[in-house]
Amino acid sequence: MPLPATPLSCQQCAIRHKGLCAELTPLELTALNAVSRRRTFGPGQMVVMEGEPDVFGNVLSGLLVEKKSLPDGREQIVSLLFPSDFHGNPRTAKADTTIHAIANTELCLFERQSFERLSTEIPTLQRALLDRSLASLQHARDWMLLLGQKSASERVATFLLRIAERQAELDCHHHSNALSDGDVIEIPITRAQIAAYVGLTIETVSRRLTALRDAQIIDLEGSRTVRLINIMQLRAAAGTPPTLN
Amino acid sequence: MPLPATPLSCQQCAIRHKGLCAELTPLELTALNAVSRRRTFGPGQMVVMEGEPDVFGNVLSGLLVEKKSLPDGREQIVSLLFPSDFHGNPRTAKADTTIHAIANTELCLFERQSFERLSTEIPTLQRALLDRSLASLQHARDWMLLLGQKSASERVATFLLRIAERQAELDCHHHSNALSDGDVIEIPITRAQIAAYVGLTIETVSRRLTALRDAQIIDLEGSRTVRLINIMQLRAAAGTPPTLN
DNA sequence: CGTTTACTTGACACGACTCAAGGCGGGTGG
DNA sequence: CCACCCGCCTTGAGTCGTGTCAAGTAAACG
Repeated sequence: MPLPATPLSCQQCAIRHKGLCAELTPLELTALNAVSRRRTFGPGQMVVMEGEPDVFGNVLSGLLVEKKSLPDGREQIVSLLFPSDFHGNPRTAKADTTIHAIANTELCLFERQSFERLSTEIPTLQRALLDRSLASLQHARDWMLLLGQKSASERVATFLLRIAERQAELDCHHHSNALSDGDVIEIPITRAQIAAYVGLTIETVSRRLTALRDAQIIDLEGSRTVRLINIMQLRAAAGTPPTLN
Repeated sequence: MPLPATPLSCQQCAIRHKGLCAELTPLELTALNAVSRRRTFGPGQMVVMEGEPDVFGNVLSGLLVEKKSLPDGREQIVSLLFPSDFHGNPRTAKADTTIHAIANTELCLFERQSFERLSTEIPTLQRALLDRSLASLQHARDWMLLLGQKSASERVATFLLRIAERQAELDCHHHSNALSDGDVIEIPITRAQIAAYVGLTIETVSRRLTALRDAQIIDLEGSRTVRLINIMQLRAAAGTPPTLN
């Protein structure tokens, strides 16, 4: 009688210990793995479109942006999806956001019917899903505070801190995930995307970044590379709260 | 051997067929009811405060506003909680929003430990919770689009439509819940709260409302009462998407 | 009644947007 | 290898929408 073994593809999975799957037993993982498939997307490629049939799963590597649009073309980015993030809605047929790949991105997607069945059989899975959607909700609300109340400088500073924190999380091989002065971060998106994320124009984002540089709070080493010179001041410039802990 | 009967207090519950509980069997409902308590709050009273121990449950009657704040006092309302809405986070100890009662409000609150246990035993409950949090997430993202991209007029128009739709839902005794020209809606909150919800100032909200009146799109019959004269134009003024269906 | 709170309206200021030009960098083809 | 091109980004000048400040009105309350 064989011991339940973790599926090979899961053992080798980059997000084995961070994704939804981290919380499952080998047996459960085997069942889930059986209804998953991997797909890769290149930069700029669309993963799902608002109003079209939804697709859901984990991000294994790369980066996705999730956005909502107005009929006249204005767009708001509502989320950046990093490795180990879950995307899409298993409980609804139509996507309510459009998702694009920014970099080469590998996804672990689930088959809807089977996933639905498994999630009723595996309480842990359902609970993990709930935890993730509540975390997304918290992020969305933090961002509502930003979009509704913060000034341009505060938005840009908050954005930088958020990226820095996400990247510190990802690079936690040597699990000291706290930010410290001098850290260098790589901005994974264009100015236009930053603008669509923080609700400003490209030009304003650019100007606020140079203002932060002039104030000796950050350093711009190439347009995508930022050195955090004074994190305390950066937090102050951000208006503090979002993920202050 | 007695048939499992719906608890009396649930039978009489105003949101019996709309809340979380609507999806449960009488047996499950009995178990859930056993770990619930009712509490009422008067206008202006605080229900929970950001950072303090969270409390969660259903709104039975009245109205709550849920908001996030910046250290300097700026506030963003992230949600209005109508009867049958679920509030709070069963999966986390500390609240991440502050909740106030706007009107006399009755809540059906659950005891954390017991609820957690029940939700692992009753998949339906867990699933209902997931559905609700995903719906909240959708709303939050619609609102991010509003806060990040829409003009003042669009925000105010969108707000009116949202209130109208919520109220049509509530008054669906004669389940024709579609909006129609001439409908009168009651704005349940002050101008200051509208402003904090749509990310504007009181004055701008006031001005955009009178502009909508001058454009013959709405009529203001007292500051809290609005007659929708031309819903098509109101939708156009709102930039359409949020709950366009 | 008088007082308070909520709302509206006006005049003005300022922050972010718009429009436009110019620089930087990476890729392609001559 | 250099010249060119094309996105991406920065910077500037001017406009416009929304915020700010300040009255003034209307409605709610004791």
